Amino acid sequence: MKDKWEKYLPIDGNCPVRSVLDRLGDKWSMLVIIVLGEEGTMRFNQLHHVIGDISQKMLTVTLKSLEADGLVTRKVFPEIPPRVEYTLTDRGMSLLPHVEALTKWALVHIDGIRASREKYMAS
Amino acid sequence: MKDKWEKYLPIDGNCPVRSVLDRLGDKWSMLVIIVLGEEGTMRFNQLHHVIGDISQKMLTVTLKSLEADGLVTRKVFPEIPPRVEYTLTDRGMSLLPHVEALTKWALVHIDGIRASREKYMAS
DNA sequence: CTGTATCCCTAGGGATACTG
DNA sequence: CAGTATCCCTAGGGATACAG
Repeated sequence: MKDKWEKYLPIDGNCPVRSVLDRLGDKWSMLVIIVLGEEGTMRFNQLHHVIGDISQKMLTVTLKSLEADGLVTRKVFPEIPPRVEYTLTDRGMSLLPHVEALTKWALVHIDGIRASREKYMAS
Repeated sequence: MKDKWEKYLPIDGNCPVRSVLDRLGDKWSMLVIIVLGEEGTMRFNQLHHVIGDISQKMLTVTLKSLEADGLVTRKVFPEIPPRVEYTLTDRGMSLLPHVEALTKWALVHIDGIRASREKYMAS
């Protein structure tokens, strides 16, 4: 018997809602995508400096997973000292407007949200 | 000296990118928003059944935080047995299209992403 | 410069039992 | 029905040191 709600369930791990959240819901992925989207190609240390409070480890991990998913390309220049440039792929670019829409929404609503939160705490 | 990158930094906790991720980046918030958005007002146990694999604790926690942020309203009917209905607020509704855009993006790209991921693993 | 390799620690979240 | 209240446990992620 089919369940009419199955589209919300993680059957076969195919729920699109969750697949996107597992990818972008971590601490840094969206931020890296936004920075690369707005600033264009960047080097590892440039990203590190721009984001500021990300650890080297997490920047590496985040870039690797974005690269694995084909959202970011990694280009190594065999120089000394080494240079590595990261760029958003077309797939990554296609995600950008949606992420930016979300951040714009946040900008518009953050004050109201904070106000709601305080009222809720007080009650 | 002003830093031209400060818009990406969490100065005063005001980075809009992060404020949205901290809110929606948890395991269940977006899913609850989508379900309430598509199905309309629902009772606690209805949500619990529809989502299926969320624990009672996490559903409570998630709904509370969404309520605190003014994304969801909680209406209690003083009956026995008790009935509680959850509905998306206007603010919650305004977020819905962006969340749905993200899930549509995921639907379109998930196959390609999975393919990229396998190629990456193999290399 | 661009990363690995460890160690470590907290907080998110699951399971279970209990309550009005 | 609609939640609390605990306990517990893992995985995300920070700090630090080292390497090509």
